Amino acid sequence: MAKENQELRKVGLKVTLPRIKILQVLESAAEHHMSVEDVYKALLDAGEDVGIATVYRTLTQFEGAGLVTRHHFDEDHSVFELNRGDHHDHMVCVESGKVIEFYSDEIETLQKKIAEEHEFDLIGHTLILYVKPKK
Amino acid sequence: MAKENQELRKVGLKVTLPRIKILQVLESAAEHHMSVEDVYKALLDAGEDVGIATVYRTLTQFEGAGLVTRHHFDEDHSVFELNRGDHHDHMVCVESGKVIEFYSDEIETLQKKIAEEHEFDLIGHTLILYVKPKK
DNA sequence: CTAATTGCAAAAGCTTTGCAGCGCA
DNA sequence: TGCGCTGCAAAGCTTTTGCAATTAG
Repeated sequence: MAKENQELRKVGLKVTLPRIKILQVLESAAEHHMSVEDVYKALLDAGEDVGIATVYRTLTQFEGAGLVTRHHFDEDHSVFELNRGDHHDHMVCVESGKVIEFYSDEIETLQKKIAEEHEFDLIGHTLILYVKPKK
Repeated sequence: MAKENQELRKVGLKVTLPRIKILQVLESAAEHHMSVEDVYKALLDAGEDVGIATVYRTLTQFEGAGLVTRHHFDEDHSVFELNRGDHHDHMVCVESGKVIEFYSDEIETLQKKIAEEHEFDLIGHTLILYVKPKK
């Protein structure tokens, strides 16, 4: 599978086994959002012998390279999500912990408008809806 | 000043000197958003002799009691803001670190609508706009 | 008086870093 | 071959916790 190699080369990172493996974990994960622990355990489960320090370093590098995005759904752990080229925000169910992705053009537009009204350019944003199932 | 005493009693917390002092710091601070360190230093500067553990415990209790709200503008430190009864979101200038509060009825409404469309009730949300000054 | 609260210091995470050895280009 | 990368273990940070002394009601 040369796909990972290309992705790494494209962002100027050396193609190494740990990096390829971490990319593969993120690409094939059932859950798009994984913590460092999640990734680390997935690697161990797959029989890979990487240190958790490498997972930390690698995910941080991937973030810097724009390969992944870091989220903070709860105040502790970061979770990482592979960038698939589409922007979206998140809805987190407070009961099940399930994460749902959504996108609202209207909200995006309003955010930009609000920033402009204050004489600012919008660089980025964090929007998380905390929800629970309707009864 | 009995105002703090009442606020504490109202939420069922014993009225103690550290709690009163911490409330006063939050009420009189120039900046609405303070980290544990900020509060701790303000207390020391005021000549108060409290342990930082107490500041952590107290702010967490205040949060549980609804007296303050905890925010995570950057991924490290929490910052706390005294609840003054109005809901608002935040805009953070990535250059100066300045925090601006804003409120958009339209965004609030859209959020609720989006949650509903997914068969959820909206419990809360986090919205932070990262901005920089227009050139 | 009794239970809650506090301060100190130790413990507990999670994350980062130093360094020697290993691996990619 | 040379520089970057990795693993390990140690160090760092922020936050939490145990406990004896103190304080509020």
